[in-house]
Amino acid sequence: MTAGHLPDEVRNDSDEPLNTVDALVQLSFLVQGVLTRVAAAHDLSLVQVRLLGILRDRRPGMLELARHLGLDKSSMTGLVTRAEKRGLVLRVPSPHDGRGVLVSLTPAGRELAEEGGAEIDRAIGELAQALTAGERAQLRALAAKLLAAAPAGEAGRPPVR
Amino acid sequence: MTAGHLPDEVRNDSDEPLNTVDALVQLSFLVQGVLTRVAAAHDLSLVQVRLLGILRDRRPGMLELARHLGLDKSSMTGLVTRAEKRGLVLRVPSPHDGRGVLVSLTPAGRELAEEGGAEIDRAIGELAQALTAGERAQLRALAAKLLAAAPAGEAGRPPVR
DNA sequence: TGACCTAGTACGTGCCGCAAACTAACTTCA
DNA sequence: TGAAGTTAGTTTGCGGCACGTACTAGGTCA
Repeated sequence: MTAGHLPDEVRNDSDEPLNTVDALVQLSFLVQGVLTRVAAAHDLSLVQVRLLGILRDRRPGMLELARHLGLDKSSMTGLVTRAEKRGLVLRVPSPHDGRGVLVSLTPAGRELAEEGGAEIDRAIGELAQALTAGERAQLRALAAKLLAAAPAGEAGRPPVR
Repeated sequence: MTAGHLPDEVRNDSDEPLNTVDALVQLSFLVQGVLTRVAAAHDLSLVQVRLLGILRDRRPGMLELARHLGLDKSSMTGLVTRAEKRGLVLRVPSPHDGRGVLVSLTPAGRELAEEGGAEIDRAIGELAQALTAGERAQLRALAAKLLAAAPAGEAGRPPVR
């Protein structure tokens, strides 16, 4: 049942109505698709965009970063290393902890982060234009409720694999 | 602006209200997270789950499959090959086209597909339990509207990269 | 000091995704 | 019929992402 609950395509040309599960799943693919496209337009992966996004307001250590992204710390090394090679990010030794490293944006990284962030706002916002103001308010309320219900341990982190 | 619009965490302990963009983005991460966890519980990747899902009702060729998944055809080869090695999927020569290959589920693959599908229904459905029946109806309507608005060429496919 | 813990890196593995080059089979059309 | 072009799929090479294990170096605490 639930014919398309695995979104073989995020299309709208099917005439059968969505059930709730399909609605959530397909919507998530739609949004992720937009995000991925925006990232790709700047030659970034989605993870990298998220990395930059975090670094806009913070200057965390590797481990903290890994926690935020839901990654293993060993995965962080590679992620940061690649970003560093591209000149987006800098590793600076922690002043308080000889082992520690703080990751911070380079000017180029910051620029990309701002730009990317704005473009995501634009792209998703454009999508949201399909809704009336009232509907958008509904959507916010529903999302808030769902997010609040997410059992943190169960689904509290972004996808990892 | 939009402090957490790149969801460094899909959490709910922030007290600031969501804007619409955040709502969509964070919701998408939440759902993808659930999907990914379910997949991982069966030692599958999300793509593999989607593959199995498609094959439940179809027996497509490689290219058609690639189109459904939004992948390059060369990516399909690897995906199907891995699935085949795990005994989930079978390549059968197309009766109508000497070049063609039809991909179909093995019994084991079908079982996994049914199981996974059911578990996704369960997991996402459980999430949706946070909403009242009326809210779920709202959600379906909103999702349908958003999906219908997706310009097919713009965001019409699942994430690729 | 020694025993432990913590932050980060290195290494090997595997999946995913792309692009370019290739083979084999089908189609078209003169 | 046969040459030209198209289509289905594989192969190869590359890079990003994610993991687990093992390791180093720096802290902590008794």
